[in-house]
Amino acid sequence: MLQQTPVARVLPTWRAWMNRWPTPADLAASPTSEVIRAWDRLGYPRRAIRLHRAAQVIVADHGGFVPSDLDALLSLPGVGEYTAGAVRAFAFDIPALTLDTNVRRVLARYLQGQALPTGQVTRAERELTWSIMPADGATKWMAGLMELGALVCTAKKPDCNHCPLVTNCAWVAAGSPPPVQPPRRQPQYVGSDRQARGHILAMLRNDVEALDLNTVRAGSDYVWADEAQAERALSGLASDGLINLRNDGKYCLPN
DNA sequence: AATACGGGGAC
DNA sequence: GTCCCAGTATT
Repeated sequence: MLQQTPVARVLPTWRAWMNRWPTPADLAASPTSEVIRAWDRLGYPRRAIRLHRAAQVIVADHGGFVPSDLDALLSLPGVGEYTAGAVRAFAFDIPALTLDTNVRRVLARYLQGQALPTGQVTRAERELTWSIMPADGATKWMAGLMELGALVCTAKKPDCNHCPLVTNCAWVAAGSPPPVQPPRRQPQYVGSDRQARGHILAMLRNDVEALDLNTVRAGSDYVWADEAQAERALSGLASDGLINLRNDGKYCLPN
């Protein structure tokens, strides 16, 4: 849930989710439709599908317990380098890298004097982080860096006056320069395929039992005036496993 | 290495 | 409007 989604926004959904499905086996046994509905508007609903499938793999291959083995974690749907490291560090107290956007930003500023990290995690970043990770309390150290980035050393308005690292921060010493390389412009959401997918899923989560291309295009919203876009959204959702094509030609939430 | 993938809140 | 968010999988 936390992948590309702020903690404050995840928390209420996460609490309800864990109350309803306390264990991987509970989630694995739930119909996909209920999983998608419970995900609600958290965003990136394919994460819900992957989490559901990961729970089923955990039940089938790991006795219903989340594995601590790195390769086992990485083989789970939706679990990549960051999530695998976070589970190992925070659930199992195993020294591991959790190079999320927060940790990367803190280290980019404190060590490199750069306002923001660029591109993907590099080998140099991994090796540097390993080299400065303390032997004792490694996982608390990673959690501390993450928390510092999330609450103090934020992307937009860092609260350097309350930062425990301010006296040795290379970025502050350099006068807090702006990003060298401005981030790539993110595409407009309004009118996008993403919005079309979101609206289709919202209909199916709520009152619409099943729908087809005509149903989508009959909507009053301009997003669906584009037939090709509506088709892309439907086929994309289907290939992601978020909707199923029924025998009557209409789409519905999977089982 | 680029791109697709949500949606809400802050400014 | 634009940017950002405890990233991942695919091309």
